[in-house]
Amino acid sequence: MRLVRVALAMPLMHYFDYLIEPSAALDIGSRVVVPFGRQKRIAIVVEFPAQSDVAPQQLKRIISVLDATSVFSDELYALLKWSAGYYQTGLGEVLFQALPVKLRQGETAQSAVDAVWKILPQGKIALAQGELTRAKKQQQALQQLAEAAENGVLQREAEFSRAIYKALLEKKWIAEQHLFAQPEVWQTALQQHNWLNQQDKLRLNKQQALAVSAVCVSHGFQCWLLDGVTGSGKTEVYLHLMEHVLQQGKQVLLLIPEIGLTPQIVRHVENRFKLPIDVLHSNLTDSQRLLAWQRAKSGESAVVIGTRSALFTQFQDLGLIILDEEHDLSYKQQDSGWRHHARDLAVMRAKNNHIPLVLGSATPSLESLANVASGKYRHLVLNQRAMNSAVLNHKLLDLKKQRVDRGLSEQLIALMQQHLSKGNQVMLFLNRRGFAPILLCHECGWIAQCEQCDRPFTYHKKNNILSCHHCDRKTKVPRQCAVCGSTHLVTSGMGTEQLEAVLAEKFPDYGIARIDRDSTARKGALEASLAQITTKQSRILIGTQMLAKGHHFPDVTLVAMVNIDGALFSQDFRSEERLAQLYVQVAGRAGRGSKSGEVVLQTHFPQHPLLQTLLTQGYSAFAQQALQLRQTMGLPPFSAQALFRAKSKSNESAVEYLTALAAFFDDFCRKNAIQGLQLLGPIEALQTKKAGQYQWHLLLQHSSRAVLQHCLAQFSLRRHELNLNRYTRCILDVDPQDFN
DNA sequence: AGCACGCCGACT
DNA sequence: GTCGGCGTGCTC
Repeated sequence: MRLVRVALAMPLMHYFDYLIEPSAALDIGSRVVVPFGRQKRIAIVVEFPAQSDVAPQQLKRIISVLDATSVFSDELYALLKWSAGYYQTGLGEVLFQALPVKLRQGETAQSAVDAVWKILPQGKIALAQGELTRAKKQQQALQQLAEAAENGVLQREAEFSRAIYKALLEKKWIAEQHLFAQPEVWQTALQQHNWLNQQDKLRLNKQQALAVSAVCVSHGFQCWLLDGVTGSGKTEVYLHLMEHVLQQGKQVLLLIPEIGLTPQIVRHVENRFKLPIDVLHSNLTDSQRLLAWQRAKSGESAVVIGTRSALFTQFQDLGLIILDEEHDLSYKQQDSGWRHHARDLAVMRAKNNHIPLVLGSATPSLESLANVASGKYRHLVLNQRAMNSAVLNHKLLDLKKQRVDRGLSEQLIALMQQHLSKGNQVMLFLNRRGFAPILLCHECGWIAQCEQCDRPFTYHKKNNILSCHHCDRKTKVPRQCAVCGSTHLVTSGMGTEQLEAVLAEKFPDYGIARIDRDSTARKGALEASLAQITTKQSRILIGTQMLAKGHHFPDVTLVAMVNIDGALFSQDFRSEERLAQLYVQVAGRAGRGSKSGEVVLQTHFPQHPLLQTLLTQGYSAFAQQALQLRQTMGLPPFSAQALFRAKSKSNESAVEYLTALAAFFDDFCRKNAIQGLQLLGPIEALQTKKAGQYQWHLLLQHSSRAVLQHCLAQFSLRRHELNLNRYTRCILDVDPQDFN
């Protein structure tokens, strides 16, 4: 008997050992079915150990082997294994998350085009002995299969119904045999020249051409930051690069933040290349996903377009990875145990494959800009707007110095009037759903709060409910104050729902469209709103960040951010960066056509230095200044962080847990003479209480990523020695992107 | 993560 | 008297 070590889909840094007969064909990365407790589970082989720590009599035997060879390419397996170490996650969780759901459930990895039937020896015997006299059809089918076997023919037309074969299958006289498709080779189409839509191709300007040739000329791995302002033609650069790579018969992976919000780029690719393109969007069925996975792996797809998880697609011959909107937060997995960053993993994957990676953005993350400065990435700048768009004016409206009616300054109202009367559209951004973020008692100041989160409820007027935006709990609106019994309850603050009402009152002659999570919850509602905007039935558009992505509305000439103060003074050190990115994106919505546009920001703090730099000198100047600030503060990207997020029903146990962790790191550094590891906390999370659990954080920071990694790895090895309390759930977030 | 075992409240 | 709530502990 041979030992097999397997990983299971569990948040455990632990493997399990099983036995198998030595003759069985399987490899590291093969899926197997194992008995686990009293259940049957799918596991992935990670090792063939010489011996086991588990007593021999406790070892169970593997039930069956699903794959004779690994379901992962060597290159992908190496990436995932490295990633499990980097993010301190169990390998099982990582491997399973990187597989399509159907494969996690045990489906065949190869694409079976057809199932054919094959007669078994027992079947032949049964036939010879003349059984089945009472089942004519079954006998005929069996006879036919026997003849086919004799003639060495694999497949015979299935003339009989499935039920007939099923009956024979149940008697164990026949077996199902899968026929595997020979992959269609798209590369043959390259000779015919019509694979490329030449009419669609745009002429590149000098900068674009330079960018394309720089990438095409380079060899092996290189990470490029394509830093292009809105409208500078990043997409055309992508398409030219893809053409170059496809021409060589190699595949391309294009990652985008969210397909639903940016369907244009998919259309562009599909229009340009008459080659097999697979788009992995969120409403594919599991079977469709598996099919796409198989097609990419066998080399049948020329291009794969998808979101974060598409990074784990396998290829026959991958030649290029493009990751669009590289600054976008959605590339970081935030909710599962394996909190990976697709951008960072894409860098590793490109490196392992010796291919170029292009990161594109109009507002690159400070991390990527720092990598450019250090020479790790190479910079490609596109700062000419390819479209003849007019100049953009910006204004800061100081809320302190003027009359403000429910969040809207007189100046803003006047500006809106101006733009609307010229027949244009106006767009307002407010990052708060609902009618009002607070409902309070006018007599005593009591605030209606969610007991689960200790956060004020948001009042939704339309449904007349209170909703907690942290845990999604909903309750009825109270008639009375819970403390003094007064019925005089009032709202405070402003959400998009109220903004819509206020504007309807002030501008009764113009249609209003609101786009946020509430207004687009109904299926098709988003499309309907977008249609109203395009046909100009709606002239005033209100939305949260959702509205900022993708969509191009040529008649929008005024864009306003209704309140940016929250972002200027946030606990999160990345909030200014995010505000700047949102500002640029939002500004890109104004005046994209021939009309000149205007962007206004309402704030109580117009003097804020980063804000000033952003508005007067643009995003790159802002980024340089913000980077300097990060450097003096020792914050990322000038240090590496790891965040322990502890959750518990009581504050005490969470604090105790994190204190023990802090003590471990303290002790570990002292004993090993490691200097400069900063331990911040335990501190309460920004969202102290969520869904009835108290949340506390312990932040680790070190100027060297390698040192921090070393500390974390040692911690994982010795975690079990620490006797941590069981009342606390704690997850580790390496390179945290938010502190909620 | 699942799943079972186990110990306390509201029901035929 | 049971059904079922979720706390705790284990799975090679």
